[in-house]
Amino acid sequence: MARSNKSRFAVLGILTFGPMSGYDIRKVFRAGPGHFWQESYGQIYPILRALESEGLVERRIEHTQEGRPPRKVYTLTNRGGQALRDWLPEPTEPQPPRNELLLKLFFGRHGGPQLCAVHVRRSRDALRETDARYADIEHMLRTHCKDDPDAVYQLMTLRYGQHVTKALLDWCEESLSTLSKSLPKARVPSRAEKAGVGKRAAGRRQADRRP
Amino acid sequence: MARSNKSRFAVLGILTFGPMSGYDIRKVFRAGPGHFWQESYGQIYPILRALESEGLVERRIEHTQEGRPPRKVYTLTNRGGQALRDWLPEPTEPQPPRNELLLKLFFGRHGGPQLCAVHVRRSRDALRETDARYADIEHMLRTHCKDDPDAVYQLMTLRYGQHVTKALLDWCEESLSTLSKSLPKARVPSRAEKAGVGKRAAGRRQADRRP
DNA sequence: ATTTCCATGTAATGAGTTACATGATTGC
DNA sequence: GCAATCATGTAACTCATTACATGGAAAT
Repeated sequence: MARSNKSRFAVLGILTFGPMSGYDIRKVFRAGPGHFWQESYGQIYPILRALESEGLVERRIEHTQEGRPPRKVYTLTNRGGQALRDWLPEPTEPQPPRNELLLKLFFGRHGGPQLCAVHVRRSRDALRETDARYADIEHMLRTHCKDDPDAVYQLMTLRYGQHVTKALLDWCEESLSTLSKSLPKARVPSRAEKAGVGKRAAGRRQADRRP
Repeated sequence: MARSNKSRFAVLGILTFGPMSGYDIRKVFRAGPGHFWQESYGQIYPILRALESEGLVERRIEHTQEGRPPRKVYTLTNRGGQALRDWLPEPTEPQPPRNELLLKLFFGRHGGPQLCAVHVRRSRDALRETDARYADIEHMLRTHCKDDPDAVYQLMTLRYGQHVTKALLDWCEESLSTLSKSLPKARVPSRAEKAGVGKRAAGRRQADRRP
């Protein structure tokens, strides 16, 4: 069976901020909950149709300029708001985690510590940027949006990201330190490189199975 | 276009631990990188076929007992090992994040602080269990698997999880504190409840759009 | 008695992204 | 002149889970 469709509620939720077009919704996703949730056009437009046919949103057509598609502005209906409030108390189901960085580090022996360090450093750089963006958003939420009753909640989701980011920056340092200590040894044998034989594979040893 | 298939390499990587059946591979996924990567049978079996047809793994059939399916044990070939090593240096592409908890908190005003607190507490409980499991794994890695050359790398991925878990536990406490402060006020108006009118939707106020 | 484990695999279903099509306007 | 923005939408495609089918043995 399918895991219940959360995208519907994400769209519904965005519409609590006010009437919007599908195009706008996508922009709000990027600007707001972008670090923990996003939707593409391929999702948004069909979902809006479905929501309208169920009476959860209402569509109004705005004829803007000739020669280009008319804006279709969607408004949350009372039933739509109720659907959102009905969904909110539902327990969250954890999404299956997939972390490519960790996957690569898990098999890191076959690339060696230096390569792992490259990945970790890249990750660290990205985290620093994220951290900076978070700081901007925090500033905005604490100053410009002080009156907004949503701000408290949005700040909470931001704090989540900030906590995680700080923790991961610590982890990066720790890992880089670990990796630098195991630098020369513990490298998986790669005779091919040394001999400069190009494509020939190096001898592969077989570890025994874990319990 | 498709984002390159990481599952293939996940399977390839597991096979560096030794020859295994598809069934085994799934078990190893659960026991090992389970907190950041998993694969289902529906992925594993077709992938093994594909890998075999590409010469990256070799299949050997073990006739165990009559009346039940024969074990098919897969072994990494040299080319398979090479494919893995070719993939390892590739930069990781970040997966689009999806966090249902944060999505609900983001729209938390419509459920109120008490409801948000319920979600956070649930999350905290789950994190504590995770933390405990991590401690077990850490103990195992530091004692029983000391000789294993993979242990260093696996420990790194574990530390990642531990850092995140600790950070999120902190965040939970912080958030619960915030929520308890905004307990009585800041509740979105819900006249329907008070009047006991059941399904009639409460008046919904329209916040203005965020930039 | 009933569940879990072993062990394979397929079919149905769904979630979600990306690329394309269209075409005027605004900014660099 | 070139790219981005506005604004809609669809079709093709990938990724992945889940349920089903089979059926004996061992564990609780």
